[in-house]
Amino acid sequence: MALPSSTVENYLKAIYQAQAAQGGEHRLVPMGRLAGALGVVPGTATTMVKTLAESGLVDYEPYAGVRLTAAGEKLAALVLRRHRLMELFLVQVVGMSWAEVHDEAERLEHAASDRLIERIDAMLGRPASDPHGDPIPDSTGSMVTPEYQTLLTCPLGRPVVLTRVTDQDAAFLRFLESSGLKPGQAIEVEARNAAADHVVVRGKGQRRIVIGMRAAAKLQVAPVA
Amino acid sequence: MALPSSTVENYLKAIYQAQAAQGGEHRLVPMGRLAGALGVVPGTATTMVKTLAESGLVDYEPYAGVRLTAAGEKLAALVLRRHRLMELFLVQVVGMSWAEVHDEAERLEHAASDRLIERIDAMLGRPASDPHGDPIPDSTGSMVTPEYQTLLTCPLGRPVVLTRVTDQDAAFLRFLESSGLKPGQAIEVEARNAAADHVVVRGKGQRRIVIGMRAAAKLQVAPVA
DNA sequence: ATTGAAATTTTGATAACTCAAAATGCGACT
DNA sequence: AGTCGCATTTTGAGTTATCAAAATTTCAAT
Repeated sequence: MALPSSTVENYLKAIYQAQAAQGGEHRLVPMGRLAGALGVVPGTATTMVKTLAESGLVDYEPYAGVRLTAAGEKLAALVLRRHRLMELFLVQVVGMSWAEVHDEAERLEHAASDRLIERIDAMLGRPASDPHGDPIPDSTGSMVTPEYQTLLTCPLGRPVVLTRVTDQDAAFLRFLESSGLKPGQAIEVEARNAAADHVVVRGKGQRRIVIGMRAAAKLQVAPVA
Repeated sequence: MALPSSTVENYLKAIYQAQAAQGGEHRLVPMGRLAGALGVVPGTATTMVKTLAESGLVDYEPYAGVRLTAAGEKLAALVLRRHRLMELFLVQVVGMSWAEVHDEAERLEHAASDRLIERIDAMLGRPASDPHGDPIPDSTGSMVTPEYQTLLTCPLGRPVVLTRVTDQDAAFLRFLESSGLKPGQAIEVEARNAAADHVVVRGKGQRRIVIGMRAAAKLQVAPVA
């Protein structure tokens, strides 16, 4: 089989992430959602998915949706690996900002050879997660995805560590950075107010920050050991 | 004007390099040569060059050949800049070998943003040349190309410095590396023998190396100050 | 059961890039 | 000048990926 075009890689990645976002590994991703994630019209997604199905990378059920096969999932995980290692590399070695590496990695992930990715992985000490806290698959495509609580579900008034941010929007990331809310930061949820739709957080040794619940749901935390 | 596709970038780069190889800045590059450099059939090159001409990036004279306009030359120089900075970065920062960075950079040069290239340029201290000694254009696309002598033309028995290698072939580069012949190396041409088609070189503090004249022509040197 | 709205698929075009092979032009050599 | 050979261009077709808009299917609500 020929190497997948970057379009194919992007479809697989989008399906992978949509499946993950839907929770169920086995649930079908509807075409509309996929098309939206990729910024194409639904008809385009349908056409493309049919050819992916012919290549054995996805299972496609007309009018129902699409799901990765084992082969597709492995390929998708390797794309994710390239993306996440590249992001971490750009932050740690090149010194780019957290907020700007996503788009850069989005393009570089299709151009980097396995050899380069391996060098980067070694150089960074086989890291387990990228700057957003997203887990990095190993070179076989397997990945452990720890289940974390969010600022909405974690216990109040207890010290926790910010571990993962599930949104790549540059403006959001810049806000978090300026608020001192980056993965690794020790924080504590002081209060939640459903009526006000807000959550009050305080980073260790930092000032108090109030964020909306929508945003709070995107910040994952782990209890301190 | 929309940003050029990587195909367009590759055509411009190939024309630039063919023009440089032909010496004359103003001489036309024949289609056959261009097609060969790009690995496409001549008809494809003709078609593509005509669209480049419509974009004002090249001057095209049917049956005669093609030449970059000022606009095309600037774009080509910026592609070369990305390529060469990327190569140097891969060698100096990522620790890849001299011989393997060319192909890698060939792909990354189309994916790297101006921002990333600027970071890399700053990080490397605004270098003047890449690992092969090829000059790196500045961000406006201008570049100084010093004229060097080659192992075929430099004085015998005088200390010189290897400054540039005008061949990217990986096997050739690996040979040079294993012989200690990398840019920066102080060397001396001990003898030339036209009948034997060979040149005898000795790197400072290294053993004697005998290479063919074809290869010797690809090694450029500068007198030591 | 029927129907209506929404999602999905199909159809017909388009753009960018490519090849194979036929047609053409150009220059060198008698 | 004529013609031969080679480089170049043209022609016709294919691939990949896309969109717009028409046709179809599904599902939920009557």
